[in-house]
Amino acid sequence: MNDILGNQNPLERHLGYWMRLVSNEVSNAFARALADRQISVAEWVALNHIASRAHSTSSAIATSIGMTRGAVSKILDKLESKGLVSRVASADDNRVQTLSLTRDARRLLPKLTAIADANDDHFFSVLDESDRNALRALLQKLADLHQIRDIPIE
Amino acid sequence: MNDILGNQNPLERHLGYWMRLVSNEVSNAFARALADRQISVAEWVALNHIASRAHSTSSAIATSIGMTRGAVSKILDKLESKGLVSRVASADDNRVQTLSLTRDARRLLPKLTAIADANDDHFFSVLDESDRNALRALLQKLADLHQIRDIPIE
DNA sequence: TATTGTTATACTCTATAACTATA
DNA sequence: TATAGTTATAGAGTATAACAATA
Repeated sequence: MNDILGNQNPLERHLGYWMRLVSNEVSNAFARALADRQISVAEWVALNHIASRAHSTSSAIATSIGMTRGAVSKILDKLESKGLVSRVASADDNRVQTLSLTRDARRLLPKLTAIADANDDHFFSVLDESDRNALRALLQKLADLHQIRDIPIE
Repeated sequence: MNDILGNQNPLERHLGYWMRLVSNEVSNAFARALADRQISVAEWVALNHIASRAHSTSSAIATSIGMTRGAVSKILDKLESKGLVSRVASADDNRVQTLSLTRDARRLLPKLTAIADANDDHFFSVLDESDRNALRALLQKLADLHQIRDIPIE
């Protein structure tokens, strides 16, 4: 249906338009699902960052997701106030705070991962496996060729 | 490089992650290019809406891009203050305002279109034509199957 | 001097909902 | 009553830049 007019609409000529259209749908659905648990996408990304490495720090997260240290500080404030993250001054360097997940967060994270899996599955299972593989290959190729690094938040 | 670890990162397992990563890169680059002309993406979409139909109205734009009438009203305020859009009360129904582009806007729009074309080209020309066609087909298939309608702004 | 992290401030974007005026 | 559009208000999210503590 979308191309029944031959993409006459000037916007629809662009691949970037279709990328955005589809990407927004998946991401917004995920953001809504997370919001039911009072978690923002930025918080979800931060939790994953902390979970997946031994000594996560505020600066490392900022670099990784391409946000300022100030913004990350606020995200960590929220996670701490929800009892999900604790900040402990590093023994090596007193300026540095080592971040870790609380017991509650370790219990919560698998549920959030299940939500993410379900969201992705719901959206992409309408394609067969070869289409999904083709899409993944094309997206990774673009990411590689343009050397995209920041983990997407928005 | 991105999959050298076999996508061990829990986020990277999701196709939605790669969609977002790539989509943000294209969209942010476009937003920055528009910003050089003091135009937001929402304004660009509104300008195109008005340009591509005879009697565009505020409500129609709101429906089309999935924003509230209040938000669209502000976007039109900005476009009007920039001398790009004029609002004229409809003869048929005095509640309705017919929107039209000013002479300045008609001069500007082709330049903005060129910026959009260049941005899309820069990003996707790293793929060969068959890859681009495949990507377009996959994205349109997803948009069709999920009946996505709103023109993406964010 | 440089770096880690926090904070004060401001800005952009958008929603909600009350409002005016027409119909 | 319903609709088109505006406006007042509020909230989320993020950047900038100054700051304190530490290296």
